Amino acid sequence: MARRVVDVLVPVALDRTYSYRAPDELKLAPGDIVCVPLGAREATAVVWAENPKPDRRLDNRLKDIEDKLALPPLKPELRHFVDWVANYTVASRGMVLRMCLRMGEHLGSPRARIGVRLAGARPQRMTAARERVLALLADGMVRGKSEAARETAVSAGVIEGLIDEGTLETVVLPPEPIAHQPDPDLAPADFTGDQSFAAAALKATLAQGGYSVTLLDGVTGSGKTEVYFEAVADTIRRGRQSLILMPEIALTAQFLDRFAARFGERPAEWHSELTPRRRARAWSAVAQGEVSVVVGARSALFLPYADLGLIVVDEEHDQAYKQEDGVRYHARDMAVVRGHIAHIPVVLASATPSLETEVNARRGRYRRLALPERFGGQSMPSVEAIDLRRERPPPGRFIAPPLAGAVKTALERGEQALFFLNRRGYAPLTLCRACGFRFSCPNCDAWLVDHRFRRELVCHHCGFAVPHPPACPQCQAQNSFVAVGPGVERLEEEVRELFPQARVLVLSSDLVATVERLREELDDIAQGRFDIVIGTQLVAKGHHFPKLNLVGVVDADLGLNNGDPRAAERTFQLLHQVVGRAGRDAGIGFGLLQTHQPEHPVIRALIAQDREAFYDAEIEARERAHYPPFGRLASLVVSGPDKHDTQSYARLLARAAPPRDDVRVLGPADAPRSLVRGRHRLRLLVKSPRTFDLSAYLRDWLAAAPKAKGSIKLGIDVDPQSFL
DNA sequence: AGCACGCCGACT
DNA sequence: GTCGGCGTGCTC
Repeated sequence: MARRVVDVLVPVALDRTYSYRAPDELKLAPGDIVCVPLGAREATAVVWAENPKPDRRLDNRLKDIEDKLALPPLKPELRHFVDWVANYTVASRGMVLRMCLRMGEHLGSPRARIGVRLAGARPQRMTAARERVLALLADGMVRGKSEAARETAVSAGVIEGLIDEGTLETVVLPPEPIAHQPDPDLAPADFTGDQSFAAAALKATLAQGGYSVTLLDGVTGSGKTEVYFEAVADTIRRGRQSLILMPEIALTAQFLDRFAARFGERPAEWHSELTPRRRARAWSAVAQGEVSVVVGARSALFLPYADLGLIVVDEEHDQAYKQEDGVRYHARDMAVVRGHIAHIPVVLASATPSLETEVNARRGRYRRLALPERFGGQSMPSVEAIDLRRERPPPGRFIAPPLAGAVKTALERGEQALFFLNRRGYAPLTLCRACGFRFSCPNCDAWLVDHRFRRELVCHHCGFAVPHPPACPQCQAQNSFVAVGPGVERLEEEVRELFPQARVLVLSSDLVATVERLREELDDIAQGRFDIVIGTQLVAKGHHFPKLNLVGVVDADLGLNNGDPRAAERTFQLLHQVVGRAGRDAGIGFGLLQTHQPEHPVIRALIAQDREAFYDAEIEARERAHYPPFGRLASLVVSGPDKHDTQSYARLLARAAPPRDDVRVLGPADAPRSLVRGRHRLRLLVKSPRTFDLSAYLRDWLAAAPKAKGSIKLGIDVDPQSFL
């Protein structure tokens, strides 16, 4: 009789499953996690389907499944999710499965934990340290070795000494659970009107069950976290698991403390910095249902939850949700997909929702729960623009007199000031000094970037290029063009000249050595050890600086003109956040935006504190340009060490695109970072209607197109978020 | 993604 | 004469 054959998905860059013989004694079923031989090595893989009529030609190549791991099988929900994500992102299913199996190689070998308890007579020689240990253990209970040492403030040596004397004996303890059961009723928050309404609405959604998406739309400090904690509490009461996704877990120690204050225990954490052992334990605790709340970075979305009942995406607009290498997925969007497949509610929380989410809320696809008020009655900072066309900084300088004056006043009052400039490199931009005109692309909704070497103005979006014209096309002024673009380090020189007495700190991600060091520096600022901070977007994220009342945005236009269709949205979110750093504690917060276009919808909305006006304008602009969410985009980046070969392949690829009336293929053009680690990069951009199956189109295209040869690589990004 | 098999430079 | 550089191609 022929052996039974099953199809197995292996966690390598393969889209198809491989067939293996299934020994009867393993009693295999789809979802089972198995160990299979793969080439010269062994792989942990997953049975994907029964294969009743295996390909005859494979008969003599079929290998046996070696073993079944003692772990719960991947549920149909998760397998369906893997297939869906792979199909959507045009990645191989094997690589998506790999994200689910990121458990390290330490499964099933928990390190023994040693405990101690009182066993024999008091030691001959008594010391104060020994006395404390004996007092702690006088009740005869077992305590972990290191806990006993920590609680009595003695060194491990003291405990060892007492064991040697026979006073204490050692016991093998079961491993510490990855997280203790949180108590949903420990410390419910005291809610005001809007909050209690929102919390009740969320609970009702949970009680109703099934898939839904709710936008928790609240200004910073409005208590969004406490509100969704109530949904988490309800999910715990139902005995189901909750996932809270966060953009950057490494910086959220204070979030874990807040969770512990509400639920009595810290949640399980999942992020890239877990040690292999902790990772393996967390993975299997999640799979066994031993953990009821996971707080994690985007990869936590691919964990094998035993019974997932709720997904919360905090700061849903944050760019960090987009994975930019390997399988390129957006964790917020995929969270909604997983919620849909698992029939569970999804909560998106933000003070400045992404445009996609805002449109979905406006159209009623997502339910909106609004929290419009700050909790402690503190008001949002007032914001004014400095029109750089009138108030010019000195030649070659970037700080206009009104901003310098405001900083001077703040310093005299003993307050801190922040210069915000979101630029590390030199990214030139060409404008007419006389009229403010800026060059824009005729094919794209994007500015042209000055390329001095090529002596051209180039669109980073579609490849369009023109030589420098002799005069301004708008006002005909001659020699009026100026390339602008300070970096934070250049700004520092200017600040030190203007304020020689001030203690200045520059914060920029390329200057930060470690997360630890960054925390120290942020703490130094909070403690008032600096007068002036110059920072990139690093300083925008939820840090609390009590003495900071003035925020000066050096170039509020910067993010608006980088050729990215999401530029306006990003800038609005970023500037809203960074200005929100001012006046959090006491005093009156004040934001000054240096701009060449004070009439721009983003700037106007920030000044008027009119978020709706911004969304109205941006939604209209996106709709007109058929940009997301009113059209779809995909980016194909071709990279290689040789510029010529890379270009040839990119052109070949572009020519192979299946022609369609409703799909436009732009490029190849130099990618915005056209040389990265010795590799030249060219980009193709695909635009399609909103309802078009872009993933299928890309698959067909790539199947028929010549394959990338040698060291030339092709990266595919469906729904690209960043063009940089 | 691994890992082996492949063909050209400095060594026991 | 061998060891080893990492380019290309396969893994049921």
